[in-house]
Amino acid sequence: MDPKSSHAPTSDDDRSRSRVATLQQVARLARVSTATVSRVLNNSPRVREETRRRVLRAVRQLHYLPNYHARLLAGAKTRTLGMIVSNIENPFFLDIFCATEARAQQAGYEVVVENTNYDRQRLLESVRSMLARRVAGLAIIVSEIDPQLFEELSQQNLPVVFYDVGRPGPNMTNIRVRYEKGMQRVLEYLYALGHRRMAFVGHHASLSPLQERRRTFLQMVRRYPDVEHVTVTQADGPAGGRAAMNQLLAMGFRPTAVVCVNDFMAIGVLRELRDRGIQVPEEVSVTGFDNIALAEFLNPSLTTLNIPRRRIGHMVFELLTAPPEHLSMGQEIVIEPELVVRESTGPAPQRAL
Amino acid sequence: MDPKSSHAPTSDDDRSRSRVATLQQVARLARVSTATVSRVLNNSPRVREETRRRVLRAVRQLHYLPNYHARLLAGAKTRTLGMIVSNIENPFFLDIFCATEARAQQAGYEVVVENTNYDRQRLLESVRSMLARRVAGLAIIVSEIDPQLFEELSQQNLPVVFYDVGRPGPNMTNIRVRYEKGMQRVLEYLYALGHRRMAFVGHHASLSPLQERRRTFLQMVRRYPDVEHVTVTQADGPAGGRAAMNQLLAMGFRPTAVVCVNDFMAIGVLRELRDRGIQVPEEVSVTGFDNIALAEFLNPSLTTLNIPRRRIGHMVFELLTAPPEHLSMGQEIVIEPELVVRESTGPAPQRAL
DNA sequence: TTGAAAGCGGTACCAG
DNA sequence: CTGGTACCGCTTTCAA
Repeated sequence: MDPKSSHAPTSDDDRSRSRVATLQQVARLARVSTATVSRVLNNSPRVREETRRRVLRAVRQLHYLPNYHARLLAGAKTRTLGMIVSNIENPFFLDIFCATEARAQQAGYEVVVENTNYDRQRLLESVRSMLARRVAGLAIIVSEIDPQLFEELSQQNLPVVFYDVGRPGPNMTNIRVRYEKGMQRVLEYLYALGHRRMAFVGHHASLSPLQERRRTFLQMVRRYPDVEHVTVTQADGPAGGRAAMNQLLAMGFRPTAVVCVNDFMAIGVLRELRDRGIQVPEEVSVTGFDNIALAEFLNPSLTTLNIPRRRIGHMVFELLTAPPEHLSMGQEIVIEPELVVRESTGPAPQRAL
Repeated sequence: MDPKSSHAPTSDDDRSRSRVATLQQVARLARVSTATVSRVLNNSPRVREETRRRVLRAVRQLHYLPNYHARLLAGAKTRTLGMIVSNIENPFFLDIFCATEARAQQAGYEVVVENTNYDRQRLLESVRSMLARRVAGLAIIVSEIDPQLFEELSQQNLPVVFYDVGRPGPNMTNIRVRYEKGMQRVLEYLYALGHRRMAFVGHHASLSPLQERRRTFLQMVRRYPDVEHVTVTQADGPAGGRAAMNQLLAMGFRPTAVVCVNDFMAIGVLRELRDRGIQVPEEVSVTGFDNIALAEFLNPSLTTLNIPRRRIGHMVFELLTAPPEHLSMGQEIVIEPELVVRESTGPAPQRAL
């Protein structure tokens, strides 16, 4: 059926590494040029209806799927966003990702995530990988970051959103949560309830913004000279929280209130307390941070500070896809956590010690 | 410092769309050919040490980052795996993803996830997107799938792993969980405890493998003619579970045991029961499916069926990266869930009704 | 409306 | 050990 096709000495479409049709093959089959096929595929209006049909038929026959990489190389603009998070198993990060992804989806974008597990080295690799992919925008929602990264990133002419760890700059937005405010609220609340012996449960003490939460705790707690306190550190997650509570008790410190760096860890704290038959909140109050969806499903449900993850996710998307001139100067978006009181907190027990 | 560079009329590296250096520019700066730069970048041994240094310096000076797409187009083999899941917020899927990703990470692979939200249409789009990306392998961990997809997929000469919904074929492995077995174990266990009024809480009744769980429940439960039963369906997740329990009670059906399609929903079921002051397990027993990490952190902790997600994740990676001849025939891997008894189940209450 | 051809940024083969 | 160069698969002028 095909006319003079034998002209090149090499067998044309034979032992190619991936057994997928190419634009050329489609063009050949449809008896048009590759340009025309491209036009059809990109819904260019200037194609005769019959030609279009012919092309589409060929496409179908060959199970043709455009090569994303070739397409980009040739000049199409990326519709891929990148997001790097510290711990995707922590619902806090997951929620932000999902929110961003949902928005992206609607707008015809894709977002690829990468997980650093709080590892600086992996963060670096992830960033490079994202840049190599030539993503259209990059969100860095992590707790660990080297200053040098800022430079590398500002070099690139790419919309970047940081959460917490950044500082604004050209094309770079920073979303900052005012932990001090949040911490202050929790401590005031607990203090008012009569708590005078508090523990802070954190993770990865060496990392800065977590460090910041811890520092904030210490800072705030010092305002109340009559409050004893101690801090412990374990891995992020329920297991870590459990271990932390364990460690706390092993130290011989018996707090009346346990302030957790996030809800994810608080889950484990609650569990450990229950294991030991310690009543929450009658004997010990527990607070979290983030207000993950799970917080209200726990038993007892968790008093915590709300951080609007959905809103943040949406903002991330907007910022990453905003027209360049909107972010050229760089801005900082500030979020104030608000206290959500649930069942896990109550008045300090009467019989102290 | 550079010699005769003005030769082309167009300003060379000016208003390019992405402000990143190219191989050429590096080559120019290092005064070598692009071939040499490429060699250096790919750690080819046949490069003089001094040359290599010169190139690397240029790379650094220009903040050069290879273009992933160009690299692939030019023939490098992909180290990207694709994974499509139904609901990444459900820890079941998340765990599998994380396990696969961890293995991939070690081996120098990346894995990009996509979330369908149980939507067939989105599954199709995701698959196409993955194929367009020319991933090295594709894992489809979803509950919704059209038979037509099998064809499209088997056309491609690409390692594919299905979870549950597939059937083995050339290059296609299927991982199947024997729900019947699991369901049978739960029901036997509950029956032995004296339960005679059971409810099944599922989600998305229209989807086949979930349907299968539901069907299995019905099938199994019919073996016990003296067991009353009913099934309800809500969205996947704690909120859905809560709604389901709510619905159940609103229907006027007061089960002594609630069998949930997965742990994620069971969380909500437990919550709703607590809200209503119904004791678990004294008044109602609750079971889940999957044995997500959270299951043992709940209060009461959840009786469930274990599905080895980590192992599955690892298998997925192995299968996706195995040498082609290993999977040419296609195989099916069968997994038997095992019962994990915790606090959420107990003997049926004496005073029936 | 359609085709020819010049790249996009690399890789890899072939010479030298 | 290094350079020249033919592509990879697609988009996009520029002409016809």
